[in-house]
Amino acid sequence: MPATATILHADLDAFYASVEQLLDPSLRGKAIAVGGGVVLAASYEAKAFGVRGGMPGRRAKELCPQLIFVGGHFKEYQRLGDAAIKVLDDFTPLVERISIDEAFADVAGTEHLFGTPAVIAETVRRRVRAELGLPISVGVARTKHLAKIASQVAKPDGLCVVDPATELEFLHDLPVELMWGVGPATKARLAAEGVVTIGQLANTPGRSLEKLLGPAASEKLRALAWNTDPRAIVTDRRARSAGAQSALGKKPVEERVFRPTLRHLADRIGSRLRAKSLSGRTVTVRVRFADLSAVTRATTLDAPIAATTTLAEIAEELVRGVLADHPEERFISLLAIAVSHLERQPALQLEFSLGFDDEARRPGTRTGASRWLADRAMDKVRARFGWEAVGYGSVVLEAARSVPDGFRELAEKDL
DNA sequence: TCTGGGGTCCTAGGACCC
DNA sequence: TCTGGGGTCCTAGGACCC
Repeated sequence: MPATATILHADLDAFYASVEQLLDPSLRGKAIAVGGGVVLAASYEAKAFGVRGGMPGRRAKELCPQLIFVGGHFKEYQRLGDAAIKVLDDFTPLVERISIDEAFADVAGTEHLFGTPAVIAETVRRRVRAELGLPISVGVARTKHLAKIASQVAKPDGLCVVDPATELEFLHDLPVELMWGVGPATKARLAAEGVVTIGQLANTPGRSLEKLLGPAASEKLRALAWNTDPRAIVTDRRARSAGAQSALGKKPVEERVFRPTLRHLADRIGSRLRAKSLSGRTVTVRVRFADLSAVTRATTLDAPIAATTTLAEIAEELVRGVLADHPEERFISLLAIAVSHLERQPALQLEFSLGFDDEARRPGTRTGASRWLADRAMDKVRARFGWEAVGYGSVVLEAARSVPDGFRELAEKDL
């Protein structure tokens, strides 16, 4: 076993909320939540009252009456998140960014330049605090998984270095839900068998674990529990799918509702794909009903697509199929589209040879080729004048923005 | 008082092929 | 015609993460 801990996991603390407190000093030390209808992020002061991300704003206010809601400065989140990751880049090229506020780095072999991993971690924390004004926690360990757990343990605003010589003692006392991949369902299933700590999980016979969680999950968790998971840093991770969704509250099952919504979603996805010269073969649609039960339907095409209109038509067909199978449902609470099986292709050849051309060649409809040209024209106008400058008719107005576009964009992975 | 939006991966079963 | 086995792709659903 290599006896050095060289993996860092750096994680900005309560990121969006910390940025808001940085921008407006009067918010420092106070319970704040970014968002409104839904809490996108909460400050530590708010978390102390049980306020959590994803929680309805009203519920948060109940838990914490003095809670202050602030609108998001999304451009600032992007800028400061990028700047924090950049600090890691100063120590090693082996940086794997997980999200806007989180990254792994492997500093093996840099000790003669910058000091031990623990020293580097402390330097990163000091620099992020001094140069950006933000708190960041760092975990240092022999593997990615353990470094990630260590940063969780270090929070808030701390450093946790796990000595390889005693890593299992450290790990085995912790609760299972600190492990990657253990959420509420798995935690409950394990608890039913009396497995609460990572150590207990590590010592559960493989066969009974497999019965409980299936072969893949149990093998993964065992590797994590014994810290034998060898995953390396991946510096360029590309998205395997692109999607968009829209929560609708409670809308009647009617064409005038789902048609424009799907068109809007298809437009968002299509323009993202085209911007990266990507197209996808599989279109998946998700319909959530009033009771929050959801149904998905997918189709895989012979040729990849990226045109907004084509994507919208396929999505509509799928949604109609879902609705036909569920005639008892009268309200929709969410619609989603995702495109997967992404392929990078010379964009000009896209969709010229698609079967959809034939279907589209009805009077008054455009062919795949002209659709592609129309989309390109719209993409160009938007590049110059912004997203709102041109769009599919009423769709732009129709979109009941439950979440600001800025937030949506932050959540998008690089394609 | 029933919660956003963008993702990843796994599983089970069926179709199809060799 | 029947039996057996393996691999791949696809769909639907679920769990999880940030």
